[in-house]
Amino acid sequence: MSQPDQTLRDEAARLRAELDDANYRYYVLDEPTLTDAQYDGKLRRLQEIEAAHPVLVIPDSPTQRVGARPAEGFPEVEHALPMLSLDNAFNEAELAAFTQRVAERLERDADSLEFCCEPKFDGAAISLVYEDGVLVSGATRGDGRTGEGITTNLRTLRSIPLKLRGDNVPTLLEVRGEVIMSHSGFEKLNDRAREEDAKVFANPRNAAAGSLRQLDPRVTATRPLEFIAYQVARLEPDQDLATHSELMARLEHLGFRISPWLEQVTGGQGIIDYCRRLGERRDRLDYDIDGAVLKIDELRLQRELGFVARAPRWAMAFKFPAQEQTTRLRDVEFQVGRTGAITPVARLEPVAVAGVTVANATLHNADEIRRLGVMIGDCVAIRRAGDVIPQVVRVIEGARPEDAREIVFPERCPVCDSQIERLEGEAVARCSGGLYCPAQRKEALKHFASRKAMDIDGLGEKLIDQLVERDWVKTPADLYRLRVEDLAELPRMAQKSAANLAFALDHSRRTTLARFIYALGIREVGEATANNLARHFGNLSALMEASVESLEAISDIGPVVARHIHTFFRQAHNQNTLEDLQQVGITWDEVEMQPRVQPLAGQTWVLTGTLESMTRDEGKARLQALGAKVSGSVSKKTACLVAGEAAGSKLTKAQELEVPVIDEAGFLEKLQEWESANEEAET
DNA sequence: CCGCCTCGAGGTCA
DNA sequence: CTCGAGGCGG
Repeated sequence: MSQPDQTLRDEAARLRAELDDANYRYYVLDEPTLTDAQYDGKLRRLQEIEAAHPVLVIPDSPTQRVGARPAEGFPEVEHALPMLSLDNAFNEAELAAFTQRVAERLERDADSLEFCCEPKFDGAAISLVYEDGVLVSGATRGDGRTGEGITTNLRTLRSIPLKLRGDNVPTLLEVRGEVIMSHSGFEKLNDRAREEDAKVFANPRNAAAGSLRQLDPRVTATRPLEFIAYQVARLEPDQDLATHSELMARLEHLGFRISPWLEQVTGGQGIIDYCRRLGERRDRLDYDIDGAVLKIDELRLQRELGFVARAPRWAMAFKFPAQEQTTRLRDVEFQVGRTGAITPVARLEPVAVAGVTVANATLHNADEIRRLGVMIGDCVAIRRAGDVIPQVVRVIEGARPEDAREIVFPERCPVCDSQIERLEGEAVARCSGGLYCPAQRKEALKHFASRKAMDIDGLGEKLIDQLVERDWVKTPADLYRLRVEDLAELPRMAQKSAANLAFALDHSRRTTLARFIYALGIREVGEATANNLARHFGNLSALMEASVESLEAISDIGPVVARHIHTFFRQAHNQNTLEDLQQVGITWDEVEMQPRVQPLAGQTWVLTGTLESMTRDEGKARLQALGAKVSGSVSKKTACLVAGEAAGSKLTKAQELEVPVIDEAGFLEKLQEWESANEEAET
């Protein structure tokens, strides 16, 4: 193949610059400079050159926005810094409380604090990483810690720069923001879908999120997606920027689109005014927003405030009041859960609320029905609470039809006809049928098979329904006694599916004690408690024989949970099932379950000063893993004070109270010693 | 709770 | 082509 001459190289470079610039002006500044035809012409010319001379193709070329090959799946991507959620404020009082809290913590006047305010777009949160100015990775939020790598899909968004603009680009930049679809883009997309008789999307948010999960980036490329940057997670070098607003301005220069209506305001009233103004223009916007985000503008103050659990203390999300719709209550059904809990579910005339069709809503319990004073046939107000769960808010006065019927809370289980019991002081009523009740049995089996329990692949709800209805399966142990020939008789189950299920069952036999305990579905014993129990007892028989007192002695297990566990193992039918399960070959490694060494159990430690080798939080976590409590202040009960560099009053106080003090070197030495003892125990 | 995507498999029809 | 399961995200 011939080498491209210099003129051609220059032309390719020029075309790339022009196309990048046109993208930026169109998608970021909203000031188109080229017509579509001009843009396409230049793009095609660049494609020709690159096709003829593949050496000229570079990853950040505008022609590379559409990755050719569909992916096989999305890789896991760990976020260098977790993507946190924000605390929510639902009214102005809660906003005021936020300002107050922040002001007090900073020991500042609330009226003088500067905030940076922006709309909260309703889309899908993502994170982008640029190294030496080039986009190298893009991922979804996921659980905040790890997300899905969707880089090739994100490359197709023309508002995401493939390389940063300008000179002086940072060596490392991680940008967070929202991928959204405008109302107009959404309408156009659905019009197109209707013409082609394809599926139409329910709302812009789902269309955006769905588009990102396409395996074929060429499909994503046809979707009108936009990216709006709202946060800098990492920036190196940090360029001496003092405020969040300055960071946003910097992002804009680097080629990102930032939130329109980004404003700096002062004081609590400034925030409230901003939220009001945004609320007023909300309906006229071409984008779905569900509130505003308020951030302390000064980065120094953000650092001072730090984080609490899963959210920064320096930011708050203001949520607009949830949209309400009215519809008719057709009927109420009573569902039976895994523990027998009876839940009344409202069957509603389907109604569109905030972009989705709602046909069901939980009424929680009898008290809630009484509180609402609702009857079947009533017109009711529905809203989607806390983002998602549909809720019956109230009955619409004066709209009750003649034939409205009272909602009668049943006295007998609608599934198995056992007595329904409601304990003194409890809101929930329960079917007393236990595992005699097919509904409870189904739920228990579903739980047993679920991913975090025995992880039986392919054993879903419908299949369990059939197995229970035919009485083929009464206890989890029966699952392992099913015969492939019988399974193959079931509808939608032929040889292949039956064999797959048999394989999955077989595969699930080897598990861990923690999973097994969790799978049993003991009330109030979730994943975390099951883990605790497994670690503490190391084997099943010790757990089965444990007294209530010895259970209560375990951290995080209180009297109620201890009693549930104890009762579970005293019941004859549970004992039989456990025996059966072991008989059908459920096994786990005993060795793995050695109890952890907790040399610091019962001790309270305090950290002060700056540690060189780790953050304060990390030190705290490591101490806690060894059983210590970590507190913020020194008292005579303090077991030991770790004094880092520039320790202050805590050190003085410890000396006064004659509390033992160690320095960082001593601390590290001790940590190593204790932690290595644990590693030995665990392997 | 709801919507979306993907996959494997079953069923139907030519 | 349709269904069930599984996974993700808000």
